[in-house]
Amino acid sequence: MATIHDVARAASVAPSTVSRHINGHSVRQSEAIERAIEELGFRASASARNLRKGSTQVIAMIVPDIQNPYYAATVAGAEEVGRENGLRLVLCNTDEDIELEKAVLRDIVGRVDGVILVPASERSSTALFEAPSAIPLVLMDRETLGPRRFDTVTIDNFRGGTLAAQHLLDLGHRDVAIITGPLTASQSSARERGFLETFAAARFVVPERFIERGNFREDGGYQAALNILSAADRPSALFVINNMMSMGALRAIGHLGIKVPDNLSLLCFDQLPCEGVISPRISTIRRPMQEQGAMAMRLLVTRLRAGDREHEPRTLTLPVELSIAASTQRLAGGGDRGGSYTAA
Amino acid sequence: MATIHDVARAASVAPSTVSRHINGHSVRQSEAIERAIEELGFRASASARNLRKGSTQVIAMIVPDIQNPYYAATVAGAEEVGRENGLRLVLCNTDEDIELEKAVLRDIVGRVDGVILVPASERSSTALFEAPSAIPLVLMDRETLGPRRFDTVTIDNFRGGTLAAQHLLDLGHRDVAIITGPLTASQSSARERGFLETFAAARFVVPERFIERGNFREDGGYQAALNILSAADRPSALFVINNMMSMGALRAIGHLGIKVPDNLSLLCFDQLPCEGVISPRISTIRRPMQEQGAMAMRLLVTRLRAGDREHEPRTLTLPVELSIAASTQRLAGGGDRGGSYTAA
DNA sequence: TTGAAAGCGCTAACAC
DNA sequence: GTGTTAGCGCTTTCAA
Repeated sequence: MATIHDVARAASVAPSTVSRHINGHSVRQSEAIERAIEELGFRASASARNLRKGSTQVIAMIVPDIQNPYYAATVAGAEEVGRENGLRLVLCNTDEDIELEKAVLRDIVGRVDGVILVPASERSSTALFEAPSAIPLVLMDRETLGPRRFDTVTIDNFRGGTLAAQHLLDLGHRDVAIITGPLTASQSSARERGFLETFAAARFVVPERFIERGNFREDGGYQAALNILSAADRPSALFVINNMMSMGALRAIGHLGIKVPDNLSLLCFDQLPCEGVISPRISTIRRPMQEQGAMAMRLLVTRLRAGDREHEPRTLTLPVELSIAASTQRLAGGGDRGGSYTAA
Repeated sequence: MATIHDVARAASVAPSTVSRHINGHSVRQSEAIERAIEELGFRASASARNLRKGSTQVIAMIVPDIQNPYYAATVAGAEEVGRENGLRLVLCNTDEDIELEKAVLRDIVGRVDGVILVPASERSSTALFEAPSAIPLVLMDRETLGPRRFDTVTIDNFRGGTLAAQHLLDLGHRDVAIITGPLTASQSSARERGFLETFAAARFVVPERFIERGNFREDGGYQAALNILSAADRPSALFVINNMMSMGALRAIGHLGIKVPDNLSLLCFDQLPCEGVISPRISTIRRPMQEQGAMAMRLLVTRLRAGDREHEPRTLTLPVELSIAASTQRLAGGGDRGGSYTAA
């Protein structure tokens, strides 16, 4: 591999001149240098440059599940903003595994200028980023326990749960079930709280047997839905807290031969991979996906540019909205107990 | 950030001893060193180590579309094999854009020890990997023009097309359409050739208006299907050459109110994101996904370990199979012209 | 086993 | 605008 010295010799200049040329400074012998670079197939060593400059122009994004289209979309958003700012994005997967996450973080720190992390758990370790000299970290989608030490882009998860509950209440549903995530996941517990508290406020308690916890993945949603829906007394509505588990729930619903929305109203969180393809269309709680990734990258860029490692952490909370489709239906003969929510 | 020198001083040894310790050599003062590392929060600089050793233990996987679950699955396979071999995987997206791909490659070379590339096009530039001193490259899923210079993991795309055509012929379909990819994509053109040639061999020619080219993405499939299916004379069967375009085609089919399989038999390539959730189930051509990524990583590991940059490139071709479901149906009243393929 | 010293390839003073 | 020089943090001879 040719080095900057080889180029310098071939072009009869000093190495530093070559360096200046590659870095965009104007130089007299630029043509000769260019020619030498071409002929020798010279590529500046990233390691050497990183070592010298102490920066890489690369950002790592670390997500718990690349196969989830939601994260794929946020990645696209982050990538675009990164590109506009001359930053390359690399992606790492943690598989919702806190140990693997730790290993990935240890490995990646020192190779990148900043990290966007979707923590695998509330207990994810962010210790590597706490030293004043550490590279900046932005949390996305989920939060960690304790005081907020990092810039965070989240959505209004609690309100998402509230909107879901309110919609089902409006339709007269009283016996509702929820498929939620592990207790250690901040985003799903906020959605769950919003949901349950809204029902509680309307004086309806969701019984334990109608609360199932899945692993955020298709199979978890399938199993959870099977548990809830194969019992003798079924709920009249089901809220599923993320997209992949919703896919599993849909599969279970198909297996059991349950008709949506006639026998069951179904409300999901996030756009589903099958959207546009299945009928009835699914009612969902939605949030900006690309935008969330884009925002995370913007926060990171700000830290990087300003070098303001000291300013206090910022938190952006993006809005959620309810998208009503055909999968949620007024409960036949049920609305009579309706409280202030129902118009009827 | 603490350096190896700081640790050395704190532990009253030489920097080289600390280095040996971190690299697993046995050292007398290991406890004191360990303590110093802990106290100082020392993390070895990846850049410095890379520069010195000339290796990073990181592999880059470069795919045209992270949002495609097929690639997500291959990534999972590659990641697992990488982990078993002490290699970390980072992922980059090229968005099917050959220019972006070029930029990504330029940027990534020098930061990683090897690359698994799904070329955005047959004309993708692999020049960076052709020098004898270059890092190893493994091509996956698609190939590039010219002689095979790199290890390649592909599937039997031609046979995939053949299987598809034969299945439709068996069912008595004669007027069939195909939604395929750009002419510059090796894998889709092989599938396309397999399909068209099988029909030609049975003396049926697929007319130009029944051959649409999409961009491999949902919107491309939607548009293509709309073009084909909104004409007055529709085909009795449609073959879509990849999963995302299949999703678009399904959406178009829904919009047009076409009933599958009664009014149209539908055959797709690859598992669909909506699988398990829609009915009728879709007949598909399938291939090992995780396994394909795993194989690519294995080839890379072999190159890396052996240092055998000189051995001739190996090509692995994984099998495809036809999975028959409810979306393809015998053509009512059509089978009479059937040749040797049909049992009826 | 250990320490001293050289150097991986690059960039950034500094003096001209 | 250019050459000289020092050094980023680590690993690896070499000699002890």
